[in-house]
Amino acid sequence: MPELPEVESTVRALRPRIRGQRLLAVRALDPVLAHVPRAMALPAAVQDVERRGKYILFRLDTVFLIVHLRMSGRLLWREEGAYPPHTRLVLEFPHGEVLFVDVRRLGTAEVAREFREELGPDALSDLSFLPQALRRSRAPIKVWLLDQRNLAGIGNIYAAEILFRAGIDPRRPAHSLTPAEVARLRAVIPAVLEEALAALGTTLADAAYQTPEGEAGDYAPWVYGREGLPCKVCGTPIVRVELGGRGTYFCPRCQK
DNA sequence: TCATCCCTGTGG
DNA sequence: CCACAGGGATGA
Repeated sequence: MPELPEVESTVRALRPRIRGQRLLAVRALDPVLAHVPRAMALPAAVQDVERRGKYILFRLDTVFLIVHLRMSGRLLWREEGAYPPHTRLVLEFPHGEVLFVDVRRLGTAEVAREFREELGPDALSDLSFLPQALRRSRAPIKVWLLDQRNLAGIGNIYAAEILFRAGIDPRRPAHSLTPAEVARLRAVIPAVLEEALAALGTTLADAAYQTPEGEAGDYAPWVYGREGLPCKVCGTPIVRVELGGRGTYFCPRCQK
């Protein structure tokens, strides 16, 4: 799921439910997460729920519980009922539970006194540094966008969507972008992410991302996952190539 | 900067 | 059965 729009949607749904509430207990249903409850002094009040890039931070009295959903993780809010398959961690509150569900078990949960990850500026923050930063990189622009040390929050889907909307070929070296292209990119990054956020993110057929309330995201990609299908703008078949080891989709006519 | 690996499920 | 999947750490 989980790029900025999905993670932010998750945080926004959870925050009003648990901010200020007492976390009573944490149960690890997956042995590899057994360290989590052991590292926490409970009960503890949740001061806030925050997003840093694609990380979710539960700010407790003295520590952070830091969750990364990776490929298949999601956080669900439950007031009653059985746990879904692949539930790994349960956070118990007086009025309900947060479930960390993760089919592929690549997601992580850590307890730490502070958040120490090398993340670049958030993709929804001020992007005025973009021209200077891009000038210094020979990486393909799509690979640059995916590197969380450059910009935090963009993943494979939205990198493709952003470059489509900016009309830029994902293979172009970052430093080769013209000032006009950089300006387009700067405008399109928040536009695409906000649009996806308004739709509660993207839910693809095979990966059941959902918000904590169980809703699917409605964002419909223009190019991601559409190899061979006609471009929604010009009808040219969407092309898939591999960049930085991951599938990369673009329209060879709209993106130069 | 790139390949490899983590893990499991699904679709071709 | 194999390829592939939205992420990221690691080691060469």
